Amino acid sequence: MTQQELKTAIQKHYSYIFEESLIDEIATVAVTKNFNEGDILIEIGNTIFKMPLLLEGVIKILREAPDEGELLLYFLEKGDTCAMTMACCMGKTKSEIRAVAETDGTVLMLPVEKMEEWLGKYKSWRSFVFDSYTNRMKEMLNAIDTLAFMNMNERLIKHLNEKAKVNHTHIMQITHQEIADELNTSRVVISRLLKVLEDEGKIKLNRNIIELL
DNA sequence: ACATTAAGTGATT
DNA sequence: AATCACTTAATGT
Repeated sequence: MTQQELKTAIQKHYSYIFEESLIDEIATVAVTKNFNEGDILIEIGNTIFKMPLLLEGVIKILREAPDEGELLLYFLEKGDTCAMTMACCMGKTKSEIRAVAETDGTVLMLPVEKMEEWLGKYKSWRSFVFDSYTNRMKEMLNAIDTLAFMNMNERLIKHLNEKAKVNHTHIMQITHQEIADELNTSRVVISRLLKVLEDEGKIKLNRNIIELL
């Protein structure tokens, strides 16, 4: 990608947030990185040296228990960044979460020194970082509410809807086991709940496929 | 045709 | 809602 193309790509998602001069700076220091569905982008315990800005695609953020249990916290979409990463970069701590690519996509990697420098230099950058924290906090509360107040059937329906939304399709290629992992339950439970939803006419099931109606 | 993987089911806790 | 212990169905080689 040429620098001009890079700049255009950044403008596509960030021109309403960042001033021109900041976009220029980003374009000069950013390294683009493509990823494929299923790629593990950040593993728990990793130390992060670059801050990512999502240009295309969807990334899911998961919390993992010591005994191999997983739980999906939220999705990141284009224009988002990972608050956890920002905290890691600046605080020099290790990642508490795992980031896995939900779809193919592209991220920009920014050097930590720059993101600190821009905090003092650009108002738009400060608001962006601040807003990102606020949004992630909201998503986190949402995840807690879901976990605390909803039963598995409701959680499943919510999860399917969110998945359809971020993937921009109502026909999803996924196994019951994968859903079970993301909701930290067992496959049998998911299979049974899905079966009921199908009988109710809310979804259509095929091997590896779930269609929302 | 056979092996592998995904999904369905009854019984039990 | 989880687990066990299967069975059945779909798919790959």
